[in-house]
This record gives sequence, C-alpha cells and structure tokens, in this order.
Amino acid sequence: MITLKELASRCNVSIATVSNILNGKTNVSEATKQKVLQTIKETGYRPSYIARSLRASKTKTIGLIIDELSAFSSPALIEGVLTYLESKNYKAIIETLRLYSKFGNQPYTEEYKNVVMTSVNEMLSIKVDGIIYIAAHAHDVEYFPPDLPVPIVISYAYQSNNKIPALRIDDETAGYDMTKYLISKGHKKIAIIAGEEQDLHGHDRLVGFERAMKEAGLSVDKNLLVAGRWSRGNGYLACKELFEKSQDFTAIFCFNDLMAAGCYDYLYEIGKVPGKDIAVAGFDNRDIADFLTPPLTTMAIPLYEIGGAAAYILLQKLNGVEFENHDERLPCRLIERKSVCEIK
Amino acid sequence: MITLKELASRCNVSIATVSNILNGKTNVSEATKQKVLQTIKETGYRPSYIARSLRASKTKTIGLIIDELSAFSSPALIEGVLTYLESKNYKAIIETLRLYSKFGNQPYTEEYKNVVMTSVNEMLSIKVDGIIYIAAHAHDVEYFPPDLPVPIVISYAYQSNNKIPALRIDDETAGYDMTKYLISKGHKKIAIIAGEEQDLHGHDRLVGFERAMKEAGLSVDKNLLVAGRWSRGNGYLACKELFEKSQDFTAIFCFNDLMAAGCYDYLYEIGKVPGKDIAVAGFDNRDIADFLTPPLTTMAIPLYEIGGAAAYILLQKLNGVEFENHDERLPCRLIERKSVCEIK
DNA sequence: CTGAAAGCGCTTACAG
DNA sequence: CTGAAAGCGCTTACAG
Repeated sequence: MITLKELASRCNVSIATVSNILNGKTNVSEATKQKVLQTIKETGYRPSYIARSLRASKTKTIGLIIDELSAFSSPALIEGVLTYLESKNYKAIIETLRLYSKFGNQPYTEEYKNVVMTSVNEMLSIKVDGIIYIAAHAHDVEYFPPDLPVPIVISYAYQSNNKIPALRIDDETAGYDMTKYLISKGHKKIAIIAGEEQDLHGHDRLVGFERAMKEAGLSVDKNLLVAGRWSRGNGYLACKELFEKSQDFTAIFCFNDLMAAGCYDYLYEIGKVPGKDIAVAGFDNRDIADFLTPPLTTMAIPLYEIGGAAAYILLQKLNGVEFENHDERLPCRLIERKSVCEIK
Repeated sequence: MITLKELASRCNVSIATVSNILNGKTNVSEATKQKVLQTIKETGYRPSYIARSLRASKTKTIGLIIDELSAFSSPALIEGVLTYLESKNYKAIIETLRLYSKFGNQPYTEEYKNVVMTSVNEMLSIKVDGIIYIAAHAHDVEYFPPDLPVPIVISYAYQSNNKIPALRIDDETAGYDMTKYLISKGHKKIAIIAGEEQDLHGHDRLVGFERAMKEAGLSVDKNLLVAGRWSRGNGYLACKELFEKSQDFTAIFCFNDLMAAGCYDYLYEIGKVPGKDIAVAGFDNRDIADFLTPPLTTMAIPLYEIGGAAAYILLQKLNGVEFENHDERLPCRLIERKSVCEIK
C-alpha cells in the first residue's frame, strides 16, 4: 500500500496538495485534481486511518462496551448502533465484559465497576471519540465519572447521579398496556410473576400494572404477586407458588418470556392449558416466544431503535449538542399471539 | 490526559527513557524507574494507542467482518473471537455487512463480493493487523484475493480457490452421528428435510446420513428426501410434501431447528405428536429447541470454539506460523431431548 | 544507564 | 493555485 508521499511524487505535486484534494478542499486546479484522482485509482492508494487520527486528534471511532454479548438483547442493540455509525462514517471498537459469565446472577457489584472502568480507560487510550455502553439489564450504572474526557451514552440502562444521556425502555407504559389488554379480554384477577425484587424493569412494569388495574376499578391482590429470578426454572417455581397461595385468578402476566415458558411447564404439569384454561402473557418477545405452545403474547422491546438512538445522541454530542439529563424511554409494542384467551 | 513528553519533563528524564520503561526494557536504573512509575500513577498517564500504532506500524487490532450480526450463530462466534483476542491483548474493530437484510435469501451474489471487499479495504485503511471474516452460513467465499497485505481467517465458511485458513463445522460427521442415533432408537425408515439444494451444510449432512444408513445395511428412499429453505414455514411445507409422497417412515431428520419447528406445526395439524407418534430431530441447537413441545433433540454447533480457534490461528499467522490450506472442521455435539421416540 | 534525533503518514496554517 | 515546514505522540537505533 503506497503512502501519501509516494502518491505525491508520482504526480509531481506536493503532499499538501494531494491532502487537500483528498479532503475535498476546493482551491485546487481541475487538472491536478484529475491527475491525482487518476493515480489514486491506479495505485489503489488509501489514506492511513492511523496517521490521520493522530494528526487530526479525532479517530472517528466509537468504543462499544458491552456487558454481555450473549444477552438476548445485545445483538439488536449493537446492530442499531453500528448501522447508524456506519451511515455517518464512524467505526466501532468493541469490547465485551462477559458480565454474566464472570459475575453470575449478581452482576453489578463493586468489582464489576472496576471491570467497566478498566474498559473505559482502554477505550480512552485508543482515543475513541466517544463511548457507548450497552447494558445487559436495566440498572443504575453509577460508576461513570462526570468528567470523562469523551462523551458517553448509556443504552438499556441509566445513571442517576449525573448527566450522562441514557436510553431505555418504557417499562411502565408497557406494563400498563399489557394489563389493559388483559383487562380488555375480560380478565379481572390477574396474577404477576415479577422477576427479582428491586429490579428496575420489574418495578416499573408493576407500577404500570397497578395503574391500569386502578383505572379499571380493579383491586390488586398482593397474594397474586410472586417474585423470582428471570429464568424458566424460576417461572415454574413461581407459578407453583401462585397456585399454592390462591386459585383465584384467570391470567398470569410474567415479566419475561423465559418465566412465561416455565409457567407453561407448570400449567401443563397440573393439566391446565395456557391460552385456554388460563391466560399467560410474557415480556421481551424473544425468539422462543413464537415457538411455545401456544405461541406467547408478549411485549416486543425496541432494541434496534435504542441502539440507533444511542449512536445518534453520541454523534450529536460530538457536534456540541447538549443532552444533559437526557433519560429517554422508548415504547414497547404488544405482540398478540395465542396465549391470552378471552373471558366472557 | 498528559503525553509522554509531559510525563518525561515532570520526571526530568528524556522521553526515550520513559518509553523504555513503558515497554519493559531492562536497561534502566531502579531509581528512575520507580520515579516514572510513581508519576504515571499520579497523573493517570496512558500511552496513545494511535501514536504507538503509527510508529510501530502494528495496531494490535483485528478487523472483524461480520455477515449478519443477527444470525443466530454470530454472537457466540464473535464472543469466541473476542475472548481469545482479549487474552492476547488485541483489540477488535467490528463491521457488520447486514447480509440478509440487504440481500435476502440469495445472499452470496456478485454484488455481495463488492460489499465484502469494500469492508476489507476499509479494514486495511484502518491498518488492522489481520482480519477475521465471520460468515452467517457455510459457503465458498471465493472473493478474498490471495495477496492481501494482512492475514485473514474465515470462520464458519471456507474458500476453495486458495490457501486462506478456514474453520467450519463437521457437517458430515454430525449427519452421520444423528442418523446413527436415530437408528439406535430403532428407526429404519428415516425421512430428511434437507434445506436448500446445493447448500454446503445440507450436502455434507446428507453424505453423513447416507453413510450411516449404508453402514447399518439400510436403504435410502429418495422419496423420503425433501428440500426447502431453512425457515419454519418451509419446514411445514416440506413435512406436508413428505406425507403426500409417502407414509412409510418413522422419523424425520430436519437439517435445522427452524424447519423442525415447522415440521412440528404440520404434525400437530394432522393430529400426530412428535416424539410419540413420530420421531423428529433438528440441527443447530438454537435457543428455541428446548422450548418446543416436546423439546427437540438436535445437534449443537461449536460456535464459541470456532471463534476462538479462528482468533488463535490468526495470531499464530501474525507470528509467522503457516496455516496453508488449513480447513478445519470442528465436531458438533448431539443434544438428546424428547423428540425422538424409541421403536421396539 | 540516559538522551538527541529521526521518522511513522498524515493535516494544517502560512507564505508565495 | 501550490508547496515547505511544523507537528500529532510515540519507538527505535545510535551515541555517549
């Protein structure tokens, strides 16, 4: 691969002139411009990104710090980021933290902070123009200092203690919408399998649920609320617990699809058919939702959009636009399938 | 963030000395070394990756070109690559080609070559030390020229016309193993839903199937072989076609899980229960496999391992080790669940 | 053991 | 319209 210098000498012009042409400066005669362009074509010359970055002290590269690539949400989030970045001619350096494999089910520990900050420092050393943090799960990030030398945007989580822009999903409205849907199908006694206590997603969905119930004049029975971890096995257990506490409900709203699947497991075990004997709703619209029997009615999460919006905001910030305290919540979409039966 | 020069002047030594310390050279007095290290700690100095890369003309960065991030295989492949890379202190620049969204079901066209080569050239411009191409589907890549200035490794596909190392799965053995398993369960008449014709994965799996049948002294009935696209809908259609052509089989080996799910759909429609009235096997071990009713017996693909091996080989090549004509096939693993019933 | 100097491949004032 | 020169932040012989 030839260099600018060689290219210039082949064309019998100075490197400054070639550089000007490359950068679209207009103060160049048409003749020399054509000659240079022609030679570039012949030689396959490509400017060195590295040299350009060093000189211009901008890399046009964004650092992507990813909690966990194998989280179901990550690929779509990343795809959204990359698509926007590419359209603006930015590159991405990617680093995955392997959060779940390293820290299991209690991921966001003190030790984890160090992992994240080490990654941030590495990105800084690479001289990325900005950073996008892609969380695996909504949480209060806390650890990004307010005085980072480059802008940062949080996707799928947020930070309460300063002004870092964040994009997440509107859990409350989603909880509200699903509950209204359930009510519209005639359900009045709705049980909840809620995911871990003190979980942000769960908390907000529950608030939405209660609001919808209240609006419909329906009472919320605390006996019909069961919490647990976000897995299929725990969905099974939670469903079991529900039936041990009460039989008085016609629908179960699970706060994720995995727990809904576990819920199915238990229902079949006791001879009840979801979508027929009892309504089940999920959340996330993972791939599996459509492959359950019956296909699961659930909430789709705007992952691609969140990724795109995160990239958009970051690039805006790079252009000097302020996004202080920007904590945007994108709407989820109800996907109606076969697991919610109607009650007359 | 301070520079080497500032750091040196704070310590009253030359930049060369600081650089030597940073790079672990031993010809430095303990006293100055301690002073410099101390100052680095105080100032939070970090060397500029960009400047270092320009000077050393190595970036310690690998370009990852990804067919389609949302392919089910990509995240694990990437995770494997990144994990190995990180352990060796390499970074990754990532670019996704959005193959399926751009080119639909006939992805590997002439136009696609240009997309890939554009990406390669961009990586070259960024001066990556090497490239890993992560395919979404096994195919003969063809387009990488043999004289690329940096080494390249193909993961999940291969290239027939030159010496680029490639890692893919051992479809033939996997087809053989699954067939043997089916035979061991008493099945003698096995139908195949094969995926697209002339597909590499499908071709090799079929060869393995035929070998196992032959070894067991079983005949292969061409009527029991149906091809189609890799989707659920086509699995449904293929299963229907199978039943229209013949009723004389006790097991269906689907060449991916999605088609197996479609197969389930049709079976239920005609009142047959998979795993009871008829055996069904899949391929891929996607997330959905365990959520079907009954859970699907299938073949797990060593994606993480392929990614890791690709990264390993690339770094070996960077160290001058030759891997000409390296076309490695990693073994799949049979995951036994509930969809294959036994015949006495 | 330490430092002065060249140079990696560019961009950016600035002079002509 | 064109070019000489400085400099981005490092590393690497080389001299002392």
